[in-house]
Amino acid sequence: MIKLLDDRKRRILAAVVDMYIVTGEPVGSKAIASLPDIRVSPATIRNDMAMLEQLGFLEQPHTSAGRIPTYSGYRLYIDELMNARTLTDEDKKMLDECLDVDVPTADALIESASKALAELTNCAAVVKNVAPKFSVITKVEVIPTGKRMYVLLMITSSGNIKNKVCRLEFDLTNEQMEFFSKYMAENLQGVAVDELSEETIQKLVEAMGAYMVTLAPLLKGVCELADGFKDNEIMVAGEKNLLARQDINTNQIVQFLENKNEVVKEMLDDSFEDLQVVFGEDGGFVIENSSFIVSKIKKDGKTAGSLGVIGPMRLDYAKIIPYVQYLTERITEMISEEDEDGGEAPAGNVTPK
Amino acid sequence: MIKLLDDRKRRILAAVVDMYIVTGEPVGSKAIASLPDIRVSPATIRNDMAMLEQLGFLEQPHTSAGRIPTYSGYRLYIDELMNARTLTDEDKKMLDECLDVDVPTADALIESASKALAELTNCAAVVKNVAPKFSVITKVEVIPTGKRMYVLLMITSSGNIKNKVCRLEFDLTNEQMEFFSKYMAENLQGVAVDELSEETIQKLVEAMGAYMVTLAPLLKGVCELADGFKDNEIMVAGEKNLLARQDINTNQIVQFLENKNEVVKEMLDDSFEDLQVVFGEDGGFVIENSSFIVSKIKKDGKTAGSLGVIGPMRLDYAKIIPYVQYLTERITEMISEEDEDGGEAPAGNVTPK
DNA sequence: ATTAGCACTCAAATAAATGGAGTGCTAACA
DNA sequence: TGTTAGCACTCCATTTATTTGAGTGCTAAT
Repeated sequence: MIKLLDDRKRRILAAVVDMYIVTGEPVGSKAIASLPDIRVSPATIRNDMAMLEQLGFLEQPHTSAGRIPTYSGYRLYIDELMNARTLTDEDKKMLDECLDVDVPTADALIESASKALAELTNCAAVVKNVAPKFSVITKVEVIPTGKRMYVLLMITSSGNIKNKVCRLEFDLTNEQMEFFSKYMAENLQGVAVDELSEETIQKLVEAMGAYMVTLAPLLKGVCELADGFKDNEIMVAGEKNLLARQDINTNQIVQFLENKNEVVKEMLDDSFEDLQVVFGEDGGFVIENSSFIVSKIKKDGKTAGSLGVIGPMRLDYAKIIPYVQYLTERITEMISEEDEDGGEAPAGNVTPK
Repeated sequence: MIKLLDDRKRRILAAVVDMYIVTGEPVGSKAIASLPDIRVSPATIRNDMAMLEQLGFLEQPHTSAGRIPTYSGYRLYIDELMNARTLTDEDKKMLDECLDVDVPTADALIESASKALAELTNCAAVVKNVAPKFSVITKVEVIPTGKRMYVLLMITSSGNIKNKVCRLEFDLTNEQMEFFSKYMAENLQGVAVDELSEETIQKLVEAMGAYMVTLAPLLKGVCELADGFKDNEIMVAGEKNLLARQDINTNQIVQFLENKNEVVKEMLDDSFEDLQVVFGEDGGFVIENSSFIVSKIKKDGKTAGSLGVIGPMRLDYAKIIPYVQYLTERITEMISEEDEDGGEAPAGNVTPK
């Protein structure tokens, strides 16, 4: 089989991308020729570059400028050409330290990872949290806090907590509250957060009998809380690193941050194995000239969350990709370790009464 | 007493500021002369403007440009010259609608106000919330959620809730949890959030006797939660409105947002009556070329929180100041109404057991 | 005290000139 | 056939001149 690109052309393309990532300036034939592992003259390189341009891997901002990589150029570079850094023991140690082992929940763990990653790469880091896929409701409680004011509380087995203040029309009697607590314990405890649909709740409401009218607003609150858990939350750290760059449009960043949930979800729905690099081409991903490295966090073989970096196109992929990869692997390990160690959340009612 | 500025000079200064706020361009004598209430020639205006410049109220970007207001110019304008808009009934109705009456807590109320204000003014809105000054602890609870995992929950009379996940060294026995609940109820229920000092907690720890070793980590958690309530939180809405403007430095905005707690606190500590306008001069307030309108929300005659707008220097003060003023007044009213209506939070233990 | 008139200033916009990095092509070479 | 030196050419970026016009300050007249 004849290779589309011979070895020299590949080396040249790699060199162009490497240099462009560092300098941000179009790269000319002379600069390439001065590299030690390229032993041909600028003229030869020019010929090859013209070819690479024809094939769509490079482009010229204008006639008398050097070349810069196209999206396909970057793609080929990432997939085949770059030599990804092998992490040294120090690298690994440093990354391990970023994962705060003392943190109590998986969500907090990946959040700490994202902050570290943002710092480390000087980019924005994005995480989609793990919780909803693997957690069940442990507890639903209603607590009075004032006249006609009640706090509704929902806790899941993954240690996540959400609450909501409800103002009711009437004060609840002790009997009513007791009923509600019991009712919730019987019907929701152990239910997977994923499975809590509108209909489930609707059925519960209907089955409440005499209490229906009084307690319906509370159930509506429960429903909202559950919804809150179902939306897997996208969190972004280090937005300022993006805002500080002037090769990325501020408005597009702001817009992205406002719609991060939808945008990121869309990108993550794409089927890909473990790690993927998405470019901010026109279309799906709205930040022009940006690049998004995402990696999947797994649990029991299923995708549980993701961790990624958003930065400019000219990112130090050779360094950052291994970083993301390693962090993801470690988190994946830590999450399953936790399971071996702790087992499931207690299923019965373990509250002190 | 001889006025420093005669009436005409005051009118001219007001006109310059008015026009500059609208156009953002230096204002020349001709433009002023064309106004209906100025009945002198450009030459006269030039003389007056030269005088206003000497007095430090105006300045010229360069010799052959019009004048723009200095900080003192703005100050005089705001304090004496501008004619603040009187709110029409429609204005008031519109603003009233911004205050979501259905919202259960005072904090949520001012938060909704801030969002509306940001939208309305196309600036960033800042609020310092009310809670800590006037709330007492209603409830501290510990809830098991997994092996050696416990959720610590604290609720205040203002309806604010905070929680924290603790991982302990050992599982608690039912007896221990019961003790802890009782102990908390006896010692912390009804305590003002403000008064919860390190020492209070320290004393509690010491008085725990046999349980001390086991439960100390939980108490540490309680302490952290209380701290969380004590810091009055600064919330900013509409940051994007600032980021979108290119007359304000992006980095300074980001820096401000990162340190908002300290910066804003410093500004609010200043003694002022009800409403204050602070300029982003070098020194305290870090965003150059910006202006901060703050107003105090009161309760029982004491300052309870604040509401404000951060925007560029050239802000429509005549409109926005009345807005802020009105919203603050309404919130102040609503907060005290709430008290008449609801009274204090129930003091005893009202949880269904 | 006010104003018309005029010379003057200076930023911003437009145009012209220069320099240089980088290319493509051609012809010579191994 | 693949590689390379040489050269003409292109085009951006930078500098330098030129023009324009808004706005001023000053003076002398009202």
